[in-house]
Amino acid sequence: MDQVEIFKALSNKTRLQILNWLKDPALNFPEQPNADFENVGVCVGQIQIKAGLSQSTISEYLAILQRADLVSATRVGQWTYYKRNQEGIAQLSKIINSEL
Amino acid sequence: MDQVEIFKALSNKTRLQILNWLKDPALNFPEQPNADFENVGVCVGQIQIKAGLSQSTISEYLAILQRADLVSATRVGQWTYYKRNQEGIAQLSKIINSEL
DNA sequence: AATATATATCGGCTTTTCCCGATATACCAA
DNA sequence: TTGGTATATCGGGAAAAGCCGATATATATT
Repeated sequence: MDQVEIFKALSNKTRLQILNWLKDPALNFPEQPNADFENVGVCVGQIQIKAGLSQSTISEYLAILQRADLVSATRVGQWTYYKRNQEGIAQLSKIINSEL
Repeated sequence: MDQVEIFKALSNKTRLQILNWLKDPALNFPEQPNADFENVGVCVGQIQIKAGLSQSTISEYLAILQRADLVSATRVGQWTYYKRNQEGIAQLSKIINSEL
């Protein structure tokens, strides 16, 4: 993954908020139905409501974060659950400390 | 400084390269006249030649990096020397590790 | 099969970024 | 003061990002 693409993914207030919200799903998404936060994450609809942007925009933003390896997705039935990709985030940390 | 602005500053290949080049000025800018790398950094002209973009573009890019606290500038005569702002970069590291 | 719900993708309008050449400003030297 | 060099700023055209509504796709239910 290109470093530039990772930083672009982080160059947006809403996307930074999403990453932050996903640090504590139980706190930030109390309305989640069938909550299985730890295993799969939070579904798109809940994130969309919280962010207050359109469904298509949030879907796109999550795809951008996923392409940057900052979140991962799991499809369960008609829902897609997103959670933080701690490996990808740790790798970013490494990039900052060594390559930047 | 807004986190988003820091990441925007890093969302460009040339700006990332400049930050990298400034890690070892003696290596990357052997042509620098009156080299006083450790104290003041590298002048705009040298960076411009190395980057291969226009003078105005590089001046603008350095201003963007400076606004993000990633480099600092020192004016000496008709030259402006830029070097890495290690404090700002360290603070970014902290942001990634704690707030992201 | 028909309908309903969740998400992804598409087309498009608006704003921002990229990068340039031209010009302005700052400093130096004669 | 005049001219030369280094950098900053301005104006703008092209490309990308932000964000939307409409539509397509996938899955579930009846």
